[in-house]
Amino acid sequence: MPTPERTTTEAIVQAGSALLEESGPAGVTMQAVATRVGVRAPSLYKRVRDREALLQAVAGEAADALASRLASSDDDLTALAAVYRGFAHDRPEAFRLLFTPVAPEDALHRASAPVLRACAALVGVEHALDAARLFTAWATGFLQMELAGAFRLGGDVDDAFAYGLQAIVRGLGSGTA
Amino acid sequence: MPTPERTTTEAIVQAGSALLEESGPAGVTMQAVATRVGVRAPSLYKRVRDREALLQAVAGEAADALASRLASSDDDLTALAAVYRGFAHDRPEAFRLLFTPVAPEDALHRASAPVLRACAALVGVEHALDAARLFTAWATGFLQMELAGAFRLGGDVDDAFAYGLQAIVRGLGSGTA
DNA sequence: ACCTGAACACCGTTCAAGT
DNA sequence: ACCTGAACACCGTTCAAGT
Repeated sequence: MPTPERTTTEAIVQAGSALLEESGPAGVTMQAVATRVGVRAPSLYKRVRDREALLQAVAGEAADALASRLASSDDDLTALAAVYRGFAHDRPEAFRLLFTPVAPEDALHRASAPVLRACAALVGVEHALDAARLFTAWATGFLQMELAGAFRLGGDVDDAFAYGLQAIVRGLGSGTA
Repeated sequence: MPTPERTTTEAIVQAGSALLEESGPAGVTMQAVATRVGVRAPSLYKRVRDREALLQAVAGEAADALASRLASSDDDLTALAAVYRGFAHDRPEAFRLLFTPVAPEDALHRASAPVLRACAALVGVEHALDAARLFTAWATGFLQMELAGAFRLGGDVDDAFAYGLQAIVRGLGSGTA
C-alpha cells in the first residue's frame, strides 16, 4: 500500500542550507537534516544519493540565488561588486561552499554572465573573459579573507574594498592590448 | 618506569601534511596519522590536543613554508605572484587549508611582509596595506579558482594570470591619491 | 612517562521488515 | 511506494591498565 510522501527534495535542500548557515558544514548531518524535515535519516536516501550530493544541491541552490541577485543588478563592476559582497555577507557559509570541491563545477559559471557583460563594456569583448576572471578572482579572494577575519588588523575594510575595486577598474580601463 | 618516546609532534604534523596532499582533509584521520608515525591513535593525544589542533599545526607549517619561499623571492609583485602560484601548485591542499577557518588567524599575516614591501615601493607606504590586500585577494582568488578547475572553459590560464597581474600593477601604478 | 586495548558517542549508509 | 529500526563500518576521544 502506497505511503504518502512525508517530505520533498526541496525541503531537504532548504533544511541543509539553513543548517549550513547555523552550524557550518559539519552541522549538516543526515540526522540533523532528517529531524528538521520531520523524517528519519534513512528516508533521506530516497531523494538524495548521499551526503555529498546533498551538499552539492545546497551549493547549486546558492549559485542560483547568487546568479539571480547579480542578474537584477546594474551591469557595471561597482554595482556587481556590491551585490556579490552582499550575498557573501548574507550567506557566508553558502558563499564559502561555492569555492569548495563539493560545489558543482559550473556553479560560478552560472553567475558570470552579468560580469562578462560589464567587462566587455569596459575592455571590449576580446579581453572580457580575462577581465572577468580578474574581477571575480579579486572579489572572491577579498570576501573570503574578509569572512575569515584576515582584515582584523588595521584599516577600514570598506575602504580597502573600494580601493581595490577602483584600482582594478583603472587597470582594466587603461589596458594597452 | 619511563617508556621511550616513539614519535614526535614534528613527525605527526609531517604525517598530517603528507596525508592531506594524498587524500585531502578527510584523509587526515587520527588513525591514518597514527599508523603513519607507527603508533596507535590514542597516543597522538599526548602531543596534540585534538584533530583540529593537528590541522591547525599543519596549516601553520604550510604558512611558514610559504613565508619562507616568499621571503627569498625578489620584492616585486611579478616575482611574488609566481612564487605564490608555485606554492599553490606544489601543495594545493595545504594552500586551500590556509583559507579555511581551521587556519591560524595570522597564517596569511606571517607571509605578507615581502608583499607589503613590494607594494610600498609601487604606491608608497600610505597605501601599501590596501594595495597588498588587493594583490593578495586577487592572487588567492585566482589560484583557488584555478585549483578548483573553474578555468576549464576557454582561454589559457597562464595568460589570464599574466593579464590580471599586469592590470593590477597598472591600476596601482596610476593611482591618484 | 608514554603507550595501548577497550569502550563510548556519533555519523553515514544499507536493508529487511513494516504499513 | 515510502518509511523505519536495526545493524555495520568508521571515526574522534577518553581512560584504566600495562610496561
